[in-house]
Amino acid sequence: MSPQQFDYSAARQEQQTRLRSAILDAAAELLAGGGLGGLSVRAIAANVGASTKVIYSNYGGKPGIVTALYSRGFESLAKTMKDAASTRGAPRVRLLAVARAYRDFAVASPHLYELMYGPRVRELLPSPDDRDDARRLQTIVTELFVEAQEEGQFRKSDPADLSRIFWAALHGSVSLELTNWFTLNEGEQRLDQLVTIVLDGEVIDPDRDSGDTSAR
Amino acid sequence: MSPQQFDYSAARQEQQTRLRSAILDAAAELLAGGGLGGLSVRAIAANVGASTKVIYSNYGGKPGIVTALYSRGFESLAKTMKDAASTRGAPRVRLLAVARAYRDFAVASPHLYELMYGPRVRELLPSPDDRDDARRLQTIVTELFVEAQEEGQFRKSDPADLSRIFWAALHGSVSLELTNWFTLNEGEQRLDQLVTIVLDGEVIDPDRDSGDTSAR
DNA sequence: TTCTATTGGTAACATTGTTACTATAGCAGT
DNA sequence: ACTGCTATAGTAACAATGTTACCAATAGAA
Repeated sequence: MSPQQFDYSAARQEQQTRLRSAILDAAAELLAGGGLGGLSVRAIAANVGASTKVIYSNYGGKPGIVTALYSRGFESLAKTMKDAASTRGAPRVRLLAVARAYRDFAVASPHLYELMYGPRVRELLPSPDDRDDARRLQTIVTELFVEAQEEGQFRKSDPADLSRIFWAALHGSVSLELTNWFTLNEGEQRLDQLVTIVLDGEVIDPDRDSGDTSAR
Repeated sequence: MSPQQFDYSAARQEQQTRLRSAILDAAAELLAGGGLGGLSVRAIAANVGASTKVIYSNYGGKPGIVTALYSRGFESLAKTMKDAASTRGAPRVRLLAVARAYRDFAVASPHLYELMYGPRVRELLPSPDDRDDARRLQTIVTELFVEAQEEGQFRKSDPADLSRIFWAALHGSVSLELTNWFTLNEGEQRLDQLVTIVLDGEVIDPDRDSGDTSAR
């Protein structure tokens, strides 16, 4: 065959995907810099040197952009958490590492974290698949609890329950930190304290009435 | 003196305060109905039957409105929490009551809660006094922990630390509930579980390194 | 080659917060 | 009691934003 027939079609598509990528990068940068308020369709278009129309052709306007950033955010967070979860060490050490990775992500990308877990953003319309991706993060933590149980810890509690309690505590500390109710120092400290408490505490049976039966 | 000389000046002022009150009520209703997105200066003005100018004369525009709602929200939440804290019963029972009151407030007024504790709202510029009011809520919980300690519980931990850990757990569960990561049922269950865990768990010394020294 | 359809650019529209301009009404001072 | 000042309400306009209608152009298909 000829040394190489230049494929205009492929080049065209390549150009397209490059444009799409540039748009999303610009959007991510604007989000990181000024939050959702700074993320305007016109600003994205200006930053990639095109008209606003390309945002609509390629992403369906602002909702599409926001949703794409949302998905991208969960991919990134999932990667970080998986890395932390696969370190060597006892399950409880790895759980703490996951918690810290989660917090580091939030602190490094507060606006993105806000978009992912903050109060409903009007422009955000994630597909069921996106939502599932987000929920799948939970399994990382759940599996660590399963491992911990296999080593004899947390015998009486459902790992899925534990991982969701773990997440709630994590999110509470992190989001108070991001909204400046906690300083960075306090946020770090509270996170460690909460993780320790959740890992060491017994969880009440959800079916039993939640009175003070375990009074000391 | 004459039976009553009608005081036009006072009547005028009365009218003013009534207008201010009506504006804030309309704003609160719009916020409750459609969140910050539905809270537009024009909509408020229309709902009180005046022009947009009155919003600026009386409150300094949208930031003023939002900040006023913020203050009002903390007043309301403080009242609710104090009521719950002053019920009869052991400290730990009252702490649970406070937690549930906090959650009830958030569930009943999700948009207001979001404005108070959610990610930084651009229009929100609380004065230091407002911010102090908000922080003072913490003392309600802290004092309950002090009482609990006087009865011999939680001996080794600083009540201020405990109350902030308590709050972080609370906020985490509630905000995941408000963003639909937890259903109402799960939110209620997680709240109780977290409160129980925090009340029963020992808190690590913040000065000590947070390794797994308390492994079981 | 001609037709179709998809994409990009321009400009316009609606909605939002905000402010300049005007008018009016109440209060103070002589 | 009259005059001047201040404060407020109403109108309309401005700037920024998301979005869409319209048009031109270009790629791929028949």
